[in-house]
Amino acid sequence: MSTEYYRNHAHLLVALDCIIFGFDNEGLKLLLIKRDFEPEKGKWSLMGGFLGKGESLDEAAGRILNNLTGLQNIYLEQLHAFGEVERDPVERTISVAYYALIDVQAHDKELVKQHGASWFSIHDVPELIFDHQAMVNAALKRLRRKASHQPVGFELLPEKFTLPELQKLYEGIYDTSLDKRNFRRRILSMDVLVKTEEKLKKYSKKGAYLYKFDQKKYKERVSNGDSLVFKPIK
Amino acid sequence: MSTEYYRNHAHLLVALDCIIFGFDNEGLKLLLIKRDFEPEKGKWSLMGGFLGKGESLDEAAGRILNNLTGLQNIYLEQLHAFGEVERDPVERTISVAYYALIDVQAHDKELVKQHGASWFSIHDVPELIFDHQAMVNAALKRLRRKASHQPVGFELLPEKFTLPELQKLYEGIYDTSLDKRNFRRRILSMDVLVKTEEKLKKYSKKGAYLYKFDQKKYKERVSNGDSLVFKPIK
DNA sequence: GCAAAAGTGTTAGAACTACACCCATGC
DNA sequence: GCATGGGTGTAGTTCTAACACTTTTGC
Repeated sequence: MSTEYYRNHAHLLVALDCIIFGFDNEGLKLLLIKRDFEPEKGKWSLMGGFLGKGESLDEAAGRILNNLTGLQNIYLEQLHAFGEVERDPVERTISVAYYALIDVQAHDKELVKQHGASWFSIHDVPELIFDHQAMVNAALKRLRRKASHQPVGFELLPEKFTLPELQKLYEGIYDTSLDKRNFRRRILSMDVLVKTEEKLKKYSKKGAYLYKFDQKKYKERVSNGDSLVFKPIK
Repeated sequence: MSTEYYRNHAHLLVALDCIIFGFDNEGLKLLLIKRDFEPEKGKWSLMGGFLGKGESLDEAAGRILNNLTGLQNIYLEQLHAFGEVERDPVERTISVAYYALIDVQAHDKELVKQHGASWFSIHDVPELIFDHQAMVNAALKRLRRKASHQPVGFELLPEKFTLPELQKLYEGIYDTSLDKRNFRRRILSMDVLVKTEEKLKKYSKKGAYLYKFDQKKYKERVSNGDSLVFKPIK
């Protein structure tokens, strides 16, 4: 009886697509692959695949990303479910999009390259298949909004980072430049970053202190209803 | 060839669930129905149903809400796709949740009642089926966040409303009380509300001016990157 | 010793909070 | 004429934005 009710409805494919933003000291990038099956074989595409029977949406997104790029243990956040009837020309498919932000350097660039994936500047994205451009636009919008409320969404940050790096990242996300002193004051006044004793000398002789995100403090702050607003400023 | 690739993947049910928040001058409410099929028949549930072949997710959500409550032309916003493997005990189903905020009075209360739907205070929600409580929690969180950036998300507002009504709504959403003068100043300083000449005398003898949302100005504001932050204040 | 990036304070203007009284109307 | 909710202003404080020089180090 109950089962019948369920059976009378359409069963369809559920896809997952991953939008991976990367940052390095040159700006915001987007990871794409050449699609290796029809239709649109050979065109640039987000990392996508289909949901399997025994996995949740979150799990499937992680698996697909790993299969296609070798990337592992990436924090993926759900963006939106895309469900226009004609979005996939082969067969009715709904796609749940996920996005992430990663440090380009901190992940094995070779591995990613071996999988046929490439980084593109966010200002220079090639034509994408299906509705993938709309997905990227939505993800960028979301990333910006998220960055204005937390230090970029701590789940999206590497474990340790310097303030100049973080500033470059913000400048990439908002496509603007920021005042160093004001940036520091504001980001530190959120009081969720912890200074370590280590310095990173990658970008300068002097070196910049590495900071960690204080997850415990952050969660306290949020459960107290604090807002942690960070508006992009000139 | 391509079609085969598609066929080798699981096809499954896609459900939609609608979280309808209502406001009147007593606070925030939630609309629920008694589920009329197994499993969990007779328990309280969100308005849910399955995606049909020829309709987009957005369309299906609207149709389902209309079928179950008689409500029409409600602006539904997508919340999140819920996809845990065991979330529906009968069969693997993913559910895309939508939410809306409506004026309880402005919609036909009788019609809704005839459909077996009831309003519950947000402080007094009965036990819900499946993962519906998690959906409600997520929707409330989202509504609060949204309200802090726009006058509640203009799509969710009725066409005309008074400032005292809007204030009551905010107080319901944030479950707090606000200073009348500060509230007015802040909401008006966003400069997206337009005063009309009409007064609403429903709640007082003097009557309060009705305002409209200025969609054009709002879009300009957003595309200029303005942030329109509204922090809840004591 | 110099080039290159990291780090640090101050001040003027804007925004925020707290707070109390008059207004218009229907009865 | 009075009860009820609608509407208005100000002052003290906090936050924001604009701005320039010193420090450290590798070469």
